[in-house]
Amino acid sequence: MTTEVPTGPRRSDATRAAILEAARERFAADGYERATIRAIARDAGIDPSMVMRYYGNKEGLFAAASEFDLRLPELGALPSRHAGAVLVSHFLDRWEQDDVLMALLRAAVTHDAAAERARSIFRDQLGPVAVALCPDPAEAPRRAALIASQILGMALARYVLRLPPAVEMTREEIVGWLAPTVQRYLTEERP
Amino acid sequence: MTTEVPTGPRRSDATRAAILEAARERFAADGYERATIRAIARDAGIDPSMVMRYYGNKEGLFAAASEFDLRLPELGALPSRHAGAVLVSHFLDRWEQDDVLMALLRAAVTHDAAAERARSIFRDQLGPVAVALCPDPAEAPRRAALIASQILGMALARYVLRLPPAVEMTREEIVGWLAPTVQRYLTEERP
DNA sequence: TACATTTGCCAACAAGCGTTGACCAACGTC
DNA sequence: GACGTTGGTCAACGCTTGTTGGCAAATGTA
Repeated sequence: MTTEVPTGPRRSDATRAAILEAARERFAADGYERATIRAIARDAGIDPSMVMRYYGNKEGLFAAASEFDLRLPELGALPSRHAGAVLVSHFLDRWEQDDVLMALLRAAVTHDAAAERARSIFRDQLGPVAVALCPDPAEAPRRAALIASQILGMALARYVLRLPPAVEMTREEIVGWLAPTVQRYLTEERP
Repeated sequence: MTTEVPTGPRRSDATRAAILEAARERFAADGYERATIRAIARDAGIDPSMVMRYYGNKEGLFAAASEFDLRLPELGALPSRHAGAVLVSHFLDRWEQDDVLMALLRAAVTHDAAAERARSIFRDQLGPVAVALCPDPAEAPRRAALIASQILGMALARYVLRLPPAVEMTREEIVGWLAPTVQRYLTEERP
């Protein structure tokens, strides 16, 4: 719970933003430990000590850089039989247009705070979608975890491990294969 | 290609094995960069310099510690409609009984050599299974990658990120949900 | 103009890292 | 029993890391 003091725009806002952007790129490319404060500062064109002044320490910098909104679409509007395809397609978009998911995944594998952040994102943002669409709300967390497993797995294979066949597939092919899976995890009765 | 000089058992074999075991545990628990040679040596009860003597450097130690055989069962024997369930069940076994898959995953996310090792394991060991069972052999690599995405994703969710619903599911529930997915990726005609 | 705050750089710290080479003890072989 | 080989420890190296505190310039305020 951060106490929100209504502070106006500061002269240093551009620097703060540059640091955050560099941090997101480095965390995404290198993971938590190999993304050094010195390298981030170099990318941002400032001194490493500025990072400490504005974000306290490396942990605080990561916390600030890894805030994330999945921007999941409202699925109530369209027929629920298309939910799987919409979800898969949307996740591919988010993965390719924003570094934060990659930073989160790369860091979460070796860094506890990042893993906790990932857990809370899936719980708080994907969870409600499952509650709204799956047959038994009590089962929603399980459904959400199954969906997360397939989507995270494809992201891992395609963007991190770069398994050649996963890289070579088109977006449409991926949606074609994964959408029925996600659809089933979301809406089908228990197996 | 290692030239296989037929060398007999050495007095140091126990030490070498202790180093490898400690290395596997540390790489599995901490990933590549946080698993330090000093910590591995401490776990093995020897001096860090021994690690260097026996494995050259950290890279060589990881290469030795991450050799892995998926031990995929012969699937030709049983009806191919059960292949999905057998595969999922077998992967869960391998994941829970051997540290190496965890070490490989944790390291591959931030370390190129580990990612290459992971790619080659899936290509050389899972690939042939797909060739044998999927309708069009030319499509086998893609099928194998899809299967890898679902299985890696569940491993990531359950064993690495520890999403609570994924941790709480029983083995049987996971097989029940994932087997149809893997089965479809393996044998179903193109969507 | 005088002063306080903010923004930034610089130099250094202590700790930890992978890695090296000298050295000693135990062993196997003649 | 002498001796080369092997298994092991110890102390140190050069380097990088996160982090700190001091100082200078720019900016805002009276």
